Amino acid sequence: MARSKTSRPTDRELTILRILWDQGPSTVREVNEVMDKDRDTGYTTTLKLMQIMAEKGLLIRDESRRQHVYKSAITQERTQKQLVGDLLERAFSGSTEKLVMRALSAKKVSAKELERIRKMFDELKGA
Amino acid sequence: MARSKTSRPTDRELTILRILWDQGPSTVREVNEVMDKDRDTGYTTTLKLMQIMAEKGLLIRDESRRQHVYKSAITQERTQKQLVGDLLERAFSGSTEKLVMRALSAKKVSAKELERIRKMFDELKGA
DNA sequence: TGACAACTACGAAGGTATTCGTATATATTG
DNA sequence: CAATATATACGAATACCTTCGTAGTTGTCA
Repeated sequence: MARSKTSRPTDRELTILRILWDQGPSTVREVNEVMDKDRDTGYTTTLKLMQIMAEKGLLIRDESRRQHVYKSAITQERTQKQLVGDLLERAFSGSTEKLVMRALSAKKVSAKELERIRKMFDELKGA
Repeated sequence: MARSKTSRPTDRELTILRILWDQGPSTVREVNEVMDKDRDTGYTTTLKLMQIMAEKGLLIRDESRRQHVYKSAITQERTQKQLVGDLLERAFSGSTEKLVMRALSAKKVSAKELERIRKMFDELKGA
């Protein structure tokens, strides 16, 4: 009955997780409305996705109301860590340095953000 | 005839690309031997994957020898940039800062590597 | 209460990824 | 030359992702 959980959340799954992290526990309709902004998504499509995610253990479902309320079963932090760790191994052979370098080249980073990242490193040095 | 290229290379595709970046142009057998170390992979499986990748334009095939020689059609740099940029948007809402933070927490980074990353930032500051 | 709206459950279609078996062609070698 | 090893080509099975239509249930309200 329970589906095997995949290593990483899929694209659509991640989209739904992000919405739930942002909004907190939500109904299918609430999630679907946000999904629809980016890409036309039928209501039952979102419903099915969320049902499957609940089966996989990615979401927790509260059935006490008629409108089931879903929330993420995994933290954003943990998921981000997993995804970036996974990419680190798959594409960068574990070199954090390379990954950071590519991240900086992938998107122009504001001086302000750069400064914040530098500060992060300073704090790490202290630890 | 030509397959549509997917946005990101798949897992197995990335595995093959990494081998080709490492070893340079290689035959199916040469690639398969490396694949087999990590995970048992039938020869024809690797062959089929590489044929499809050539169709997609991910690989370039030299048929002048009986043993076709394949090489990557895309640079490692470009692919890494694409993958990390993609993850940046999908999972971090574009926040490079968060991504770097998670990368550092995903894997213990040696003091030496940390220092190299810091140096990279210093150079960026100068630019 | 009867009609309608909103919700869940479920099957299935269509696409892609991955794997492997088999057929066929080409070299190698005893 | 015949047998064997080694290639490529190709079809097909399997699995997963994503989407949607339909059925059935439950609530709402005139």
